[in-house]
Amino acid sequence: MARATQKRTLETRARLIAAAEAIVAEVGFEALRVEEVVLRAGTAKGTFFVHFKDKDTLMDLIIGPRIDAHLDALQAGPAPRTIEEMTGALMPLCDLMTCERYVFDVILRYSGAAGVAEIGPIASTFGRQIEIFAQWFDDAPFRRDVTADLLAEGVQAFVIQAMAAQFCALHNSQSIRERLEPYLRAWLTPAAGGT
Amino acid sequence: MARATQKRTLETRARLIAAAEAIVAEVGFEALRVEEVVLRAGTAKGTFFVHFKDKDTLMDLIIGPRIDAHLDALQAGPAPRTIEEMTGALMPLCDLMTCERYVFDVILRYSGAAGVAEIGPIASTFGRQIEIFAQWFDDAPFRRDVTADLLAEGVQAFVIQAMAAQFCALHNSQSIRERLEPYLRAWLTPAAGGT
DNA sequence: TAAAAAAGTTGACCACGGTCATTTTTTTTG
DNA sequence: CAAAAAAAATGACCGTGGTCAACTTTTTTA
Repeated sequence: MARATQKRTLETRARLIAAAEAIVAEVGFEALRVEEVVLRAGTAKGTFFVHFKDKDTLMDLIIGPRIDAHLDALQAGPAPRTIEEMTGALMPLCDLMTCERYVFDVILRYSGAAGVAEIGPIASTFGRQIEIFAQWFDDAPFRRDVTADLLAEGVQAFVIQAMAAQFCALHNSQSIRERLEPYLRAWLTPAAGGT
Repeated sequence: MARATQKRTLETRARLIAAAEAIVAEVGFEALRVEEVVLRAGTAKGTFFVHFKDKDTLMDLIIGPRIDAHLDALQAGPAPRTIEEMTGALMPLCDLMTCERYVFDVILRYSGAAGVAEIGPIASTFGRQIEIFAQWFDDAPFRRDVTADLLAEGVQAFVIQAMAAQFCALHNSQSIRERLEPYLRAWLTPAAGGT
């Protein structure tokens, strides 16, 4: 049977994460350097990669909980009953995810787990998002011709689309919220149509 | 006034691109190394970066036209009249965009132009996509309560969502097409609802 | 408690994208 | 045509993420 993790290990890991958090607070995610992290944590460079598969994995670990905090807030609050309420509720999450171009890229890259055994913090938050959105739709004044899960996945797709447009000089004259609202209105309260 | 580009320059650039295309054909996009490109092209490493801002820019240049080729085909064909026809028409494009994880990442990163003056090949294709989709909807048996442009942007969002799921071990038991169809059905032929 | 085994750490080293002062080639000027 | 100016190419060098064989510390075994 596997031996218990040593206290020393946990301490080293905690020092590395604390150093990384401090650096992020000071210079942002993109400017974080592994060298700087190990310097502050007082470890060798190799130690970093013993604890984290790569730099992005550490980012996953730092960004994931921040997203989760927003999801906690969403879950604690009431289900939005209008499109305006919904976009309003989603904006803090969008702002976090688009705080840096680099952060948005990491989130997209990590939003899907590479393997079932490797569901990282960010990938988990994407699963949670669907759950939370779907709960909103279980009993809401929106369309009911499709499953709540499908509606939820659509909301996620549109949120991503709206955020991505923010980084495009051709489209960023509109705010994320301005882009998201027509999407969600058309998705959640369609006037019917089609053959 | 600016002097004309030298023939030598165009030749060097052509050699670099040809070398890159050959490498991609042999080992794929992800395994391409700049060192290998310049070795085959018979130039110094620095020359590569005189011609391309960075490695990703070259990728943009190689991937963009391939997407365009598919868009040409879509534009040449008739507008799909059913969801099945639409997903069928879109699949070749999806297969190209997801041929490698790395390719999908590059496409996402370059899908939005960083500046109006820097609209690269891939970013252009995303604009074209919207135009082509919107044309489909100008006269189609789908919902008509929202603009064709909005419908087109939605299709794009759902295509990306379906492709992204393909790289997630949690979801990739379903094919892209199987995921895309319910999305598009719900988006393009809603049964009405909402308040 | 000593020896063996496992866990944890280390830092020199590598891979690879990207830079830039210098050199070579081409074009323009007079 | 030679001299000057501009354009293009060069390759040694750098930054940074990541590896790994050797070393140190902790835990287990007997």
